[in-house]
Amino acid sequence: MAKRATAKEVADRAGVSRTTVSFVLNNVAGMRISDETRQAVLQAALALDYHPDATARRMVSGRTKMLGFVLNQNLDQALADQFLPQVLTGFSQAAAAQGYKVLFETIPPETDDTAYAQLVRERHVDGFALSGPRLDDAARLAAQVQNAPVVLLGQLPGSTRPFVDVDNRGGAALATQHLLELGHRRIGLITNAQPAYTASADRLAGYRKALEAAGLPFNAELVRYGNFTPQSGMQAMAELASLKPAPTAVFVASDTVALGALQCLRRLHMRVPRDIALVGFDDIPLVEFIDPPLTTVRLPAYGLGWGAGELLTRLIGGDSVENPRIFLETELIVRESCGANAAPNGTKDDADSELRDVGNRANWPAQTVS
Amino acid sequence: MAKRATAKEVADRAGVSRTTVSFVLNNVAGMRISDETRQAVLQAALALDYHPDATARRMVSGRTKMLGFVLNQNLDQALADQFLPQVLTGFSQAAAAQGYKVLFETIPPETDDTAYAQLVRERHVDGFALSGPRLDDAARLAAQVQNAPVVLLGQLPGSTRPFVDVDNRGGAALATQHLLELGHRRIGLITNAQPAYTASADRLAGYRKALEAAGLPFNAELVRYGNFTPQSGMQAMAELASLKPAPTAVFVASDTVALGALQCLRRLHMRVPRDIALVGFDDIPLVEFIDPPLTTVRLPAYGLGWGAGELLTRLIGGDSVENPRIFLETELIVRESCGANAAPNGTKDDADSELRDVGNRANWPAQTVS
DNA sequence: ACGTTTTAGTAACTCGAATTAGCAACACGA
DNA sequence: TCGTGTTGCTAATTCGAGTTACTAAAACGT
Repeated sequence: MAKRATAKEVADRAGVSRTTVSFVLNNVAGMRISDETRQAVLQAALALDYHPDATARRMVSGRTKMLGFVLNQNLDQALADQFLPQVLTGFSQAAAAQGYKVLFETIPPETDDTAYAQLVRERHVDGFALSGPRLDDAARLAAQVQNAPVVLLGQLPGSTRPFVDVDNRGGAALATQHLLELGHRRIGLITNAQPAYTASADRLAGYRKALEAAGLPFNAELVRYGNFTPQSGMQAMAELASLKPAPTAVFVASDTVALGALQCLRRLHMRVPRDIALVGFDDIPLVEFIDPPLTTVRLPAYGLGWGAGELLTRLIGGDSVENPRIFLETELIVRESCGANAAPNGTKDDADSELRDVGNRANWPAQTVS
Repeated sequence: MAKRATAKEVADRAGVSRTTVSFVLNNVAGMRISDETRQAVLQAALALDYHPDATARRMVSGRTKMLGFVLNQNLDQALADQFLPQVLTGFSQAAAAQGYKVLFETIPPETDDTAYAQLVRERHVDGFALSGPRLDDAARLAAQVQNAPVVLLGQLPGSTRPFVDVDNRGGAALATQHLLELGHRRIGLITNAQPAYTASADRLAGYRKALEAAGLPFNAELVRYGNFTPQSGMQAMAELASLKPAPTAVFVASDTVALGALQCLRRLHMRVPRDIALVGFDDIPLVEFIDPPLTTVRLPAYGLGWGAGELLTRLIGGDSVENPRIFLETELIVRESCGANAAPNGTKDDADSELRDVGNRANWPAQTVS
């Protein structure tokens, strides 16, 4: 176990003071160092494989250069999990671009304790992102971390905290509009969750907006509420399919829920898209490989993480961020469940590259909305 | 921005020295503190909302109390991503149990630089886990972080580093044996990847072992190699299906590849499991909701992370770990694609609870193999 | 009443680097 | 030859807590 070299040892070897070592290695401006001394220091540092101790730097600088990523294991855990790799990668890379590292923290379920407050109170991080904030988090944040920079991943009603979120309304409108363009006039909606969830309410609003833009009336009979699970999708689809007349298309505002809807239709021997067209939301991995490949709205998971990281570093830096509420745009991915593409024709060469594209940085920078 | 309280301020308020504050709050044994003084200190700490600065502690203790989790974006990225939430959660909770926090780091693809060496050289962490190690990582690790505790997630040929891995051989035997028990005698194999990958070679070995245990000959004609993608599964399955006679069952050693195999069979109008039975490997999320629900081998993703975290803390603590090579056992999840269960009967009430169970800690502690 | 032990606490040093203030040595102008 | 700069470097302080070494006061024994 070779001992780590300290600045003092570098100084001794180079025959100068510790101060000089610091000046040379940090290229401190305004300090006069002869070229001879400079080289001596650099060589000594190289010879000793010197790397400054991050802890000591934190100590003297007063900043940890760390961002927290707090994973809240909440109700829509399944959804959150699907995108964690991309979100976290985006966050991490935004952090790295600003010289920050990422501290990952999970909050065990059933623990309403002060776990994430500790991150700030003990100065493990300079600020953090809270993924999947719950309603009671608004109060907890206010009580426990008044002053620390916090960015929410997803909106939190009743909170004035900065956040980064998906443009759920726009995405839902996109999906609905696509079905309208394919000629459907009786379009059902199965939401991802109860309307108490902001994301759910927004997707419903997008659906209504698209209908109204097409001059169609909103019909509450065609709307059912999912609750994040395939089971809820099965149930909801069974109800919609039994309507007279049944809708010719359904927008299911969650791919996970849509899997249940598909299963229901299979059991009813209704073919997708021939008997009923389907569009999902989220573009979770692998729905492109199910039967039929699901047309869906891709959400910019990487961009979410990246945006949160970027925003957080700016808040920490003290930049006055005029409006720290960011909505990221979505993208319609047309496959086969909507009926827009011909039936399976055997060539799927691009499927793999499509998979790899998920989560690239293309959707950033984002639209900033008030 | 309320200033943080320091130990000095607590001392002043309590009318004692800083040393005393330290003794009281850390319950240092052998130190005589009167009950009166003790109470004064505790109350002052409470009143000032004092929490010791983690950086200062790191400074004096010489340990960071941090574990690194390094995500290597390598070839089987898609697979790694599927399980990242569970693995990371397991790792994080094992770390937390020992008083460690987790530093998450991604290595950007196409960067063969010294990124993760920095974690150790600058003392950001006390040790780290390397997820998805590549072949050339053996050399890089040796050169750059000789002395730091490192645990690999997955095996690395030619490395003597401690690792935690799935019992691929056992899992594959489990799957194959299940098909044998269902009466199949001509069983094909599509691997997850080229045999150069340890996991792939091990799964092949498990398949052979099960065949031999049943007294059946190994037939190379029935074996095809996938390469992580659904496309490779389509191709491989097309080849197997064209054999005369075709196998009556196929073990596809990767769910992702199995999705391609399923697609192929659909196009050939062969029904699963009636015409060909299928068993996958990995139990990635949502394969239970496809048609037909995939019978597969669940790998203990949470346990992988937990095991790595646990092992790492022991290595850091200096415990002599007799054999730091851990294999975790897998579990056969029987659904419908293997033909063991009756055709869909409409009741799937347990699907949701099954989803939540994924990644619990039940598979830990694990079997330790030489 | 004096030495010894115990009690209750504190001063001072440590970790490793950044930074401020300052100090020799030399150059230059008058 | 004496100020006044300028160059090139260093001593000393700081960050916040843990820890060792030591001390003043009280208690105790003889």
